[in-house]
Amino acid sequence: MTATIRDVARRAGVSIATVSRAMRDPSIVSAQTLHRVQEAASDLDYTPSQLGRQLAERRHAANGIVFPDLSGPYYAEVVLGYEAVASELGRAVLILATHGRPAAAEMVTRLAGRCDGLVVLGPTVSDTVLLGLAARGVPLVTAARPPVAGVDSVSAENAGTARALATHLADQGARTVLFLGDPALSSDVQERLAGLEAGADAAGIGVRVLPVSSMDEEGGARAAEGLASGDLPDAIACANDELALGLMTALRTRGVVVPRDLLVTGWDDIMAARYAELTTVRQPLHDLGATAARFLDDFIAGRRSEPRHEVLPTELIVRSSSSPAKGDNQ
Amino acid sequence: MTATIRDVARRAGVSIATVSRAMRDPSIVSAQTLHRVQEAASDLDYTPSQLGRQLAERRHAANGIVFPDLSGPYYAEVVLGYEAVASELGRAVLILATHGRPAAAEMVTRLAGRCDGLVVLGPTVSDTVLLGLAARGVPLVTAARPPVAGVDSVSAENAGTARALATHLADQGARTVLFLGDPALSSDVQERLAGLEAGADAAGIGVRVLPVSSMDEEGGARAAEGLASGDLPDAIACANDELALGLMTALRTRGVVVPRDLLVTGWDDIMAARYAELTTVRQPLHDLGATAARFLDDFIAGRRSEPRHEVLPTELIVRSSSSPAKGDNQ
DNA sequence: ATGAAAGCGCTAACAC
DNA sequence: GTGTTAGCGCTTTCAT
Repeated sequence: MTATIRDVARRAGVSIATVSRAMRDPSIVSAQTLHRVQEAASDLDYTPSQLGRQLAERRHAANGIVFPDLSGPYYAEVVLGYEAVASELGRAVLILATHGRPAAAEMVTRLAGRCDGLVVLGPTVSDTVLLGLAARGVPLVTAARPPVAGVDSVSAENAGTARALATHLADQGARTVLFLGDPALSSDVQERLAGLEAGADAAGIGVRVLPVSSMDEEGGARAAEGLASGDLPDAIACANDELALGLMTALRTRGVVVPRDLLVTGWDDIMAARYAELTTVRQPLHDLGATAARFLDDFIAGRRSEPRHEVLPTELIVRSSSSPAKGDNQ
Repeated sequence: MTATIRDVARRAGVSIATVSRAMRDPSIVSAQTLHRVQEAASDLDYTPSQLGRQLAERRHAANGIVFPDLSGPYYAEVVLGYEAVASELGRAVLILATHGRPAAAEMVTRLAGRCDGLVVLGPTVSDTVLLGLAARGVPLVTAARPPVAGVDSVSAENAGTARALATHLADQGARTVLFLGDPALSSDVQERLAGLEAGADAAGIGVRVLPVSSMDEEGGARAAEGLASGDLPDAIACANDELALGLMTALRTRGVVVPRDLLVTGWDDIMAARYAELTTVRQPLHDLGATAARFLDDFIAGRRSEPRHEVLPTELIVRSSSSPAKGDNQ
């Protein structure tokens, strides 16, 4: 069907070794033969089989990335940052979305067999699975999830900025803050809550927690229904933007006016947050992926000593959903 | 380093052929040997090398998908739909973002060497490259780009809904419509413009075209600067949502009130469009990717006869940016 | 039911 | 500078 190295060798009247050499380093064969090989190769429309090459070199020249989902801008942006660096390093990128499927562990293990290393994002598979892979010698980097012993990790700062957020809310006059989100769902949420509580403590205000079923607009909307109209907190700090947006929309339907009656904040700074005038926290998503890709490459190339754990800075973005003074008051 | 089929065979006291059989179809070896092989395999923590397997079977069990970018929800959602189906079919997914790089053609060719088939989205590589791949026997499906001779394609309906959009704008009282976007940039944009013109013609209103430098918020903002305050059209139909959002924001800064002074529409129905109350057109992005994945699989499995060209329906979503009657009038 | 052996398409010693 | 020859780890006839 498709031409192999042997076909080219025959046609050029040389050995397969010479073809191999000519293809991978033109400077180590004579100009004469180089020409003949190139001619033969282009005549036959020859492309070296990556499979043959990979098996012989015993490497895949490919890296994998595992994430829960790609809906919502969050992981998409991280994956993009990852792809940019990985492809620059000459490695193909394999993706795997787990979608919370129970078979995730097996899928990740299969994926690991197809690449030289793996980046694992967020709540996808258990630490046990990762430790198993690491034990088998699979180069690993985690991102946006709690560090695993001995495995490089990259994440975005949570507690500090959450603390600043609490301070900001207190400055705006809030005395009671409700945190919307389930700390059990992810370590990111946990850290955000912890930071918020620390900041609230310092400002002498209280924090209550309201868990949600899902971290999307629907989860926010459902939470809104559950709130007693007579007893609203001064502010609601949501675990992410989608919750906040769903919440605000549902509250508006009930006649609650943000920020006059109630302050609302999110987390992530997705595009829609700008148009909804939502106060939130911006994360360097692209960088998260890019840094993970570099860590992984360092590991694969054997350029690292101790496991690294990098925490990228985040930034509080104040908009009118939490800042009546400067905001609109529609 | 890691155990091979030979290690397992030795340990189980059988031949490598038997190990291979036991691994891929337990029912064709005796219960006795099956047990011994499984024991040995788990003792050695053996996982069959996908590379060895792939080379022997001469297939990759992987498909590729090529797209311009993943920022913005558009391609991310398509890729996700693709991944869902592909991974269900037991195939790994390789991604490649071209970012308008000149080396795109070569990158795609390399990618083609690593998988059993390819889906190519949008403005990434020229038709020439695709024809070359098709000639080499690479199974191909295009999506969100004009069909190439002999290659399956999937896309979203443009002209019909664009026509409906023109009718809607005319119904709202618009007499002059400006189309914001560069038809030269993609066939999608071209078709949207053509449909809009057809609809405008039928309604007896005029359409002008204003090309943009880029199809994002910045492009929209720049376009806003270029508009003469005194001579605004009645409506601006943008080639996508990001343009429309950037345009509206910039116009608001100049004191132009949407929709009172001017109607604005987008295309795509991204999340931010809802919060900006933007009239737009919704596309079945997830389906686009899923359908492409199925077409590709059919092709690879040899289940197709003639090339197929599927066009998925789209839907006009009217919000207050183009509908003063029912909308807000902030 | 199992084993021996010939590939799959390439790279990399090792000769010459 | 080039050819010969082993592999890389698996699947798959073909015997037995």
